[in-house]
Amino acid sequence: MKRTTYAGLVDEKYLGQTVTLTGWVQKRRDFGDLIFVDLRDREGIVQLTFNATHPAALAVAETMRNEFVIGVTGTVINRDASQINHKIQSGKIEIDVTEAEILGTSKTPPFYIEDGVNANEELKLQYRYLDLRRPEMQKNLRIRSKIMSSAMKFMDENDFINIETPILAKSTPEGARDYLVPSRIFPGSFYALPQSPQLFKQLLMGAGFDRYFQIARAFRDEDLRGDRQPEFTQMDLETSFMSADEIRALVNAWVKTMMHDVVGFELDTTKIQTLTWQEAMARFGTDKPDLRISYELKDLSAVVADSDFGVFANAVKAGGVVKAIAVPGGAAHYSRKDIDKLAQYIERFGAKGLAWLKVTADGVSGPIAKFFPEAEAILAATGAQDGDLLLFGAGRADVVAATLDYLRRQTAQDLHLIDETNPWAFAWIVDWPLFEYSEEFDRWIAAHHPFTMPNEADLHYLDEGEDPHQAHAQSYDLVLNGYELGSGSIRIHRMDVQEKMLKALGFTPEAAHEAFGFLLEGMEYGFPPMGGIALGLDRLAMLLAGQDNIREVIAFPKNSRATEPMTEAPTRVDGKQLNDLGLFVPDAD
RNA sequence: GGUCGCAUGGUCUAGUUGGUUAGGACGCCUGCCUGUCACGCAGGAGAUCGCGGGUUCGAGCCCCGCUGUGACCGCCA
Repeated sequence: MKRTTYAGLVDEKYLGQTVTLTGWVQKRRDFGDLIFVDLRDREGIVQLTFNATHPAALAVAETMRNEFVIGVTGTVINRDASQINHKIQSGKIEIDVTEAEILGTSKTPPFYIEDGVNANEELKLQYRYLDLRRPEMQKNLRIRSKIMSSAMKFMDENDFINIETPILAKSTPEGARDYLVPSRIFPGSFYALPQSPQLFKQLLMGAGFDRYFQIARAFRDEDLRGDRQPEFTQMDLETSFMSADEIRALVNAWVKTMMHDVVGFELDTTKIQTLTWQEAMARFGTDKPDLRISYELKDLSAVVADSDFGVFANAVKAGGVVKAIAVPGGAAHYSRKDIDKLAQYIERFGAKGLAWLKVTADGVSGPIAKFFPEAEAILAATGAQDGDLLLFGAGRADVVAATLDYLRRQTAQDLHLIDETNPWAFAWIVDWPLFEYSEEFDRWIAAHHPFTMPNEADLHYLDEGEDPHQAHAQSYDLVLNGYELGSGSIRIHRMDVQEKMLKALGFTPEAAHEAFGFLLEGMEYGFPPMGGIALGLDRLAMLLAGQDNIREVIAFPKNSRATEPMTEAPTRVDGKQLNDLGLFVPDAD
């Protein structure tokens, strides 16, 4: 029995033809001497009919159950007008089956295979191969596949060379926690899985390949989120002799092609905004703003510094800020109880409470309205209109930013204020701080990574006695709809600058040599100016597939505790394996 | 590491102030049915209420601990 086409592709064009189809039983509807079976394959569903004209086939159909794998041969026939099913592509026709065969039986599945299935995540991951049968999951993984093809094609056409880099690599300090792989030959020594191919791609530029790209797997042993998995896929590229502007233009060109290829969207790259990091933080409270939301953070520190409302005045006095968003039409939508809920949520960002005002035709109302009898200054500064809800953040700048960023996104979602006419709001965030202060390590650490080129004018901040915090970097992030899609920079290609950078990070020359000696040495042999970017392919696929969790575009993802319920990885290993590796685990078998 | 949720037949869930024969829907099994596509009809099976402890005459329900799981904060160069 040889398949002639996909079940989901059979339509009116096949009328009168004999077809052979294979697939899974989606549903059987049994009327005794008439049985309907919905046959599903990767392309969709078609209805099979079995009747007493072909008793052998009918007898087989009687034994069919959900998720049995079957093969059938039959004639494509028209349905009466009254029997057309508009819900499926093949709804105008059906297959009058003459021969049927069961190719594989199935136990009753633990959950019904359909979109919108309401089984819990753990169960779906445990039976991932069943969950993946759902049309939505099939669609998601095909979108991902298309993104990859698009990248391969574009990069090839633009003379990029696809080069693989090691998965068994060297642990380097800075950055995320490494996944380690013990060496059998050198007991006590470990490979690290790469957090990114960063150093290798820089060395490839040193080797003269000029344009490298790779669809690369990267590994970071940190806690998971809806948009973070311990292993993820990057569209990684690096170029020589290109400026940051040129690299962004190149990425824009790929994004435009990719959006066309994958979702048929014609992206106008001239409309992609470029914001400095500082501007993004000031206007949106985040380094990955969702530009589909029109309202922004407004700084009221000066306006309320001398107000009678102690919370605001004291926040400013203590060196903090007071900012607000004006949620259009929010006054009617949010009850006091709703606002209390928001207030409770933002405690996790360190906010002590949530001050709010409802804007009315003749001023403002709410518990703190009495402190602002003349609200004109606030209304003017925020641009708030009658019916708006003003939500305030007061205190440390970072807390206010995190709070109002969250409130901006949440209120936009609640009130459907996300601009549908601009479905794909790409943005570049540029001019990042070169360093950030780590409270954990009590020192300055690289904001991006230790190989990021400072702005030329800022180079002196790396010198002894200067404040590294002042330095900004030639780095850039690509943001889409509030998600960081990718991060890149111009790299340091000069030994002297790299040494200064490492020194500013607190490396002694010896420590620097031990960690990155191969790179530092390479720089002494004629390294070109270089820069690149890595784009998170999983997040991109998630957004293009309209999903809100990265798991939905990864065939076999980990759950939120970094385990994989289907294989149960990670698992314990036996003592012999540990022995071979020279490892001792205290309570091992 | 922390915070907040959740855990009841295969699945999704209801379960009042602590006293129920632990209810429903879907699924499953048997039978009937020639136009269904959420097929229908009749019947049936299926639950240590996540685990352990406590309070109580009595716990699915209250308390404590644990486990699993989800979201978030920290973390993610």
